[in-house]
Amino acid sequence: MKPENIKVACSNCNLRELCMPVGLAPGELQRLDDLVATRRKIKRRETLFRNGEPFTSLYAIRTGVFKTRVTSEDGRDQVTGFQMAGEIIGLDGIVNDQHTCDAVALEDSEVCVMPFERIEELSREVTALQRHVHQIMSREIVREHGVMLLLGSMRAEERLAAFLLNLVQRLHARGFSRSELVLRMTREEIGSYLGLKLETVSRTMSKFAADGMVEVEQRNVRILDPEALRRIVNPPGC
Amino acid sequence: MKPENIKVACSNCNLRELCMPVGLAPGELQRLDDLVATRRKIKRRETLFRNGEPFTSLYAIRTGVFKTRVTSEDGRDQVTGFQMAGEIIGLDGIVNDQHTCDAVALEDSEVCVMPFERIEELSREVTALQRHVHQIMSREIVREHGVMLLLGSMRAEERLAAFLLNLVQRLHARGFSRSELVLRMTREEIGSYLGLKLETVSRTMSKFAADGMVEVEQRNVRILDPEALRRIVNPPGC
DNA sequence: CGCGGTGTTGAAAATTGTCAATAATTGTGG
DNA sequence: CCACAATTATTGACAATTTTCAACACCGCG
Repeated sequence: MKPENIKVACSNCNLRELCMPVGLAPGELQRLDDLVATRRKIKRRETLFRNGEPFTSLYAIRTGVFKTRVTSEDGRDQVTGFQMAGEIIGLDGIVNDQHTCDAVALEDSEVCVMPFERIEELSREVTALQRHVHQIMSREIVREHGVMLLLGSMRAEERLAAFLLNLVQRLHARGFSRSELVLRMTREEIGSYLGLKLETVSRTMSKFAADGMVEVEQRNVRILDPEALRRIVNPPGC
Repeated sequence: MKPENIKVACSNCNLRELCMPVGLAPGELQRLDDLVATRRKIKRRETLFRNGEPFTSLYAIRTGVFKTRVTSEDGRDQVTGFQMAGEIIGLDGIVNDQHTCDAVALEDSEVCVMPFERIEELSREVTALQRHVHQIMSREIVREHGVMLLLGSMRAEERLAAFLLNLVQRLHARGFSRSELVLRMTREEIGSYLGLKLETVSRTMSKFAADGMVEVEQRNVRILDPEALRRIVNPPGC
């Protein structure tokens, strides 16, 4: 699998607002193009990087969806997130110069490879980029706080409702429907992310369907009553 | 409570290895002193910052212990971490220029206030500092992955065992005993962090004591059999 | 010395997990 | 293109874990 060597340009990427939403002077914008060394295509089920591999680059997702997962010493694993177009993965590798999780493509995907050395170099000169890198990392920390809240204090229904709402919101921000979504991950992967067994995910999904809140047909989900889902996440008495 | 205006120096701080372990040229080391604008003392139960407050600075803990917690819209809260000397808090505020969690002192504490603008400025010039800031943020992301694994896939005993081992390990790195520790947090706070009710924490602690793995006397804990605790975290069959 | 916050323990209830059977879907190779 | 195997999803019955509710003990502090 040799990575393909296609030169690309951030300056006219249509994901710019998602991936590098910095207010840049025209000259600076062109310098950003230097960040992306290559693009790389990852087939479904293949990994972009794996736990233990040396860290060299951050990756901006151009197309497709990934999951990231950590594995404990005794082999249990935990999905730590699902990432889609415009999102940045690989931040875990910075601290020890090697990755501490796996990034697996859930469908055929393509990423921009941004060598971290180059990012650091350029962000010393382009203040807006420096700020942006800090924001991306901080955003990830805040996102994970939210996951900890979900895992630590929510019940199965609340977790799944929050998950569906989050997913459809992010898809909508990318131009997809506000109410229909196609799950790119299995029930087991959803369960791993939410700290539930796949059977619990399946049952809870069925319950939502029985209550008329969603329509579920395998991986196709239609949100019929988003308000009801929101009420589940944030119970009424408050 | 006006913050006290004491000028301080990183260059001769005995926490340097914990808080700013960068290999710096002598000249650069002195410039680091400019990072710390002031120190600030926080009394037990008081907050260093709160959700919603404008973000201005990162804080390096000099003495004491903090907890950070997030609160959901409906008022549930989740402890996201316990931080001690040498650790950096406030990273959550970078992304939206305001804090998204509370930092509460669990005992009388003191922090170094490092205005983030100054950090960004200086890390444009001092490469080692830039790298270090990135590492601190990445380390926090990796730590949170571990918490997600704990919350998502471990049972009560495993969570508490992992918690105790982590705590005593960090204390030992700071020169305290390898086996004795004083919990600065309540059972409820431990429970919130571990996604358990306080009764479950108490019961599990009692069980560990009954099994001879620890000696518990209120907040004083002595680890009698660290290997047994490790076996609980990482079950044998692997 | 008593009070409020904290911690422990028991019994019952609720939630989620486990195991198992079956169905539906997808991928693969003939 | 079809058929078969493998994966994924659903559902039921039961078990395990954790929570809830309640009572009581302990501790530190005014």
